[in-house]
Amino acid sequence: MKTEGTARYADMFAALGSEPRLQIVRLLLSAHPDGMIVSDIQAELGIPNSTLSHHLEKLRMEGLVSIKKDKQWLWYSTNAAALQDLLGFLYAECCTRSKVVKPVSITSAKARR
Amino acid sequence: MKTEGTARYADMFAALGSEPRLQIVRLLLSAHPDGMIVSDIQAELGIPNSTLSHHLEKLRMEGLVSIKKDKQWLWYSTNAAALQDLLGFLYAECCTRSKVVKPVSITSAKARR
DNA sequence: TTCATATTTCTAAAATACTAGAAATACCAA
DNA sequence: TTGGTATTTCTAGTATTTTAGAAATATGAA
Repeated sequence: MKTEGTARYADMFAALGSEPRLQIVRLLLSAHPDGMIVSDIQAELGIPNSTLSHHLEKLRMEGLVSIKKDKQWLWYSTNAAALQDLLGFLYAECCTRSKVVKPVSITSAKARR
Repeated sequence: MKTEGTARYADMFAALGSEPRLQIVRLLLSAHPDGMIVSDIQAELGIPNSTLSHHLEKLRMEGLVSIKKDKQWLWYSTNAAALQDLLGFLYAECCTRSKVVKPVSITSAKARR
């Protein structure tokens, strides 16, 4: 078992491990690839600006989102490479390295409840 | 976007979001489906028993692992249904509901670094 | 230049999580 | 029943996280 990297993946999971941050990521996935500006995220989720800013910083620190500046706005968007990395890790752990989860149960899943 | 369930998935991610717990899960995936007894996990990871017990309880609370008792031993094993649920959620978010990550990049990934 | 908007940073309080030694409990073997 | 092993629970200290009001900064518009 490749053990190096575990700490980094744990940190990425931790970044997704709070409801506000997971909501942010889901929202940004919906808005991909343009992303969203902070005030629109705030309007959507109703999180105070300072709190939201901290959550966005944490997601950025783990590489899950990235920023592009345009005029006075910051556009946050999900980082596809990081999500692919994390999803690939979890998939490999569950479906490849171990056979705990059947691949087809993931890829052919009906619309989620 | 289905928004109910976000809190639960966030909690599951949080459970994987500390290095010791992610190590535990990886170890138990290796040992699937038998699982491992606590003292063997402890021997493998070098975590004090009380600390390890708390981590295991957290994983159990989120449904990621389950217990089977045999004589004086507790066998912990990963809960396939929960992992399938979580992996399916992440896959659906990234590959189905959004098209941020290409499915083939996950399912056909070469051995991970 | 002045004003308004966007966002972060400062500050700090409250809550939660992590860690682990020591004690308690459970169970089996002899 | 005695002793040993397995595991949890008790207790508690420390660290981290979450939250958010207020102030600061940045930028563009008028």
